[in-house]
Amino acid sequence: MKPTVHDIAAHAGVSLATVDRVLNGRAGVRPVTRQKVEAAIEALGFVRDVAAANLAKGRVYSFVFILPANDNSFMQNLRAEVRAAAERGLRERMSLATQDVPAFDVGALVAALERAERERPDGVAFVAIDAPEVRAAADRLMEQGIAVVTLVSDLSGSRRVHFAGIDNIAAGRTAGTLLGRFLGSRPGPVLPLAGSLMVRDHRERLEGFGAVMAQQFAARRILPVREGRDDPAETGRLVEEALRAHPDLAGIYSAGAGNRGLIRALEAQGAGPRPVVIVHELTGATREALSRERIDCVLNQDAGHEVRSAIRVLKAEADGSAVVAAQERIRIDIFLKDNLP
Amino acid sequence: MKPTVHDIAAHAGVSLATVDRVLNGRAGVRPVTRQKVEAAIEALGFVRDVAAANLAKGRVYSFVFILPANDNSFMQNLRAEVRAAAERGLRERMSLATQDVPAFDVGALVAALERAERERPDGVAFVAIDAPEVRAAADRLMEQGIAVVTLVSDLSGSRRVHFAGIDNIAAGRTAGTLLGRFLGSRPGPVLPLAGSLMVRDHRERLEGFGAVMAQQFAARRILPVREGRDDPAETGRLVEEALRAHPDLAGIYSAGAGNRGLIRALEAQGAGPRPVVIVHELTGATREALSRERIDCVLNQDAGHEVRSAIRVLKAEADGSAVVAAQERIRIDIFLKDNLP
DNA sequence: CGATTTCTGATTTACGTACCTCAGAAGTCG
DNA sequence: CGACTTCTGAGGTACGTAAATCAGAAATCG
Repeated sequence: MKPTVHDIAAHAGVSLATVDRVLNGRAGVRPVTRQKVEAAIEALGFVRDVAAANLAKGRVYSFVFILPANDNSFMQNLRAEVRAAAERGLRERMSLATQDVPAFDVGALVAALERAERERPDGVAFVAIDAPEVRAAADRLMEQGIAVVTLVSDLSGSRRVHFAGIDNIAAGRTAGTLLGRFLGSRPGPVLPLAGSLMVRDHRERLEGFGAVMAQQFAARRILPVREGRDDPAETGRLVEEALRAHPDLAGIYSAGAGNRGLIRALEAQGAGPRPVVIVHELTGATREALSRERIDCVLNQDAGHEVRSAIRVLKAEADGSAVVAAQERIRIDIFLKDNLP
Repeated sequence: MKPTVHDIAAHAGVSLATVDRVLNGRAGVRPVTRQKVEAAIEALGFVRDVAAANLAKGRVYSFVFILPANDNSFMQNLRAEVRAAAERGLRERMSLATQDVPAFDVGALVAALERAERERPDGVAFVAIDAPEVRAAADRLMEQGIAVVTLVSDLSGSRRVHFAGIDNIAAGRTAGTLLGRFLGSRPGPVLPLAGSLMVRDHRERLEGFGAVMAQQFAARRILPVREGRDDPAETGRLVEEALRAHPDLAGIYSAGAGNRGLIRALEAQGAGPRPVVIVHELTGATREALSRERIDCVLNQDAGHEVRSAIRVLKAEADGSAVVAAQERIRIDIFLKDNLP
């Protein structure tokens, strides 16, 4: 049978109250007595029953998620995952509130963080914009004892406890290696695409991509990066333009969103071998394109895992327990036609 | 505030005992009354507090893990993950027992399953050997109301509730596509290696691999599969032999373990370009070989995820709740030098 | 040394649910 | 209609921990 606080009290020859004080680090226990209790805990192998403790505390974890009101598939999916988690959270004395803010709007994000601060939740998770004002607002939350976790896009130099997202430099490097090796000796230039170079994740991906291309595939000509603003129409236009200007275009790496346009442009392409294409985020469109061999590889971050990881970290932070580090590393999923889920 | 059973009782105008009878499906409630209670539950959005419920029930989940006493890195890692989970489990009223059985021994595995059956745990997880006797033993457990989950290697045709492992055919196909594309137009044959073709996962991997090679890279010559019994020395010998017999060997796909031997043989290889190499399972040896560019790609299954997934599924099964299906799909991790964790 | 403050221990209540007992109400049957 | 069964309500205890209250012990101070 698992030992309880009563067993500890009996074994240490003290009262329940004293055990409680030791367990919860409250004052009013002589060092000698404290040691007796700690010895008993050690001897009996006592571990606190979190369920009972939370029940007694009447604790409800309250977390706020701040998400950009962006309508691309990935963000829609992310929001859906937060909703799903909120529903499951009810069962486990956890309440998740969501705030939507305009995308790429520093002022709005800071305002949302300040609003969250006033509600005094146990933790806040948000998709960061990498700006000093945002960093300041996040650090203010941390000072208030509110745990802060960044989601999908990180905030450099801040004191946030965790970043629930992928290593975008590694993702870009991976894309570079795969594209370079898939191309082999096939001649022709490569087109890098981004949503915007103002966003940290896109910038980092292209950075990693560029580094690998320069280092491992130096002979390959890399065209200047084009920015499609994560917009399908604009992205499609850019691809059509590139195909026209470079009939021998050998590869495309799309680090941002708006891939529906890219795929449409590829389908409209006439004869000749199509370029090798690597994109990010598994959505309805990219999944279909991959299975129909219109593109070659999709790098993906699992929004569900990111949300669940953020919650686990916030919860662990709230009750000062440890997390399984390996479980919280968000992996770069690499999907080929062959391992589509 | 979250509604409690008391609120439901008040709202439905019945007593607490009646609400309890409805919630726990006990007899002694008229259909009319039952409906009133259910309406109140619906109206107030009541969700049972699992922590309090488990506390009241004094429930302790008991699970048994049956693991092969195999000393390769992957299995060592798997055992370590189970131990770690057991330790964390203490906190959450869950007890994990472990049984070690000789590897590849059907009789021993069946005996272990029968031993587990006698202990009447809530669930059993085990690394299956795909044999009729094992299937029968597993189904017997299921009939006793003990949830059964297969781990790493599946059991065909059984009634197990879940398989916590990767899709090995897809893994093999992925390896095929990567190897074929990495090779490009480079001439030379490819050597497939396995631990043993008697094991289902290895067989399936080679099956997927062979299918893709035949379909997408028909011109490529595939040598006959060699079996290294997951033994480094034997595997090394096979590779040396192949390198001698085929100086133009272009690629190696190792679907099993014992990759230390493979790596040693590659390092001993003289001049000339080394073959493109894809192996399974990220271990100390394969990680180092990958980062030193002795091999090109590692396909991996995350043992920690598999163990945690198995536990989540067993627990959900034990209290009749649902799991997040997407969370329980074990992914095929693809590691290049660039995205090593 | 007595008064005060600081520690320490014992006891009790509460958290939300499960489950038990018992009494009495409502319904069913002959 | 009475005897019977089936429902239902009231009330209690239990689970393991948290936290409050109060009383008594020890230490500190003037």
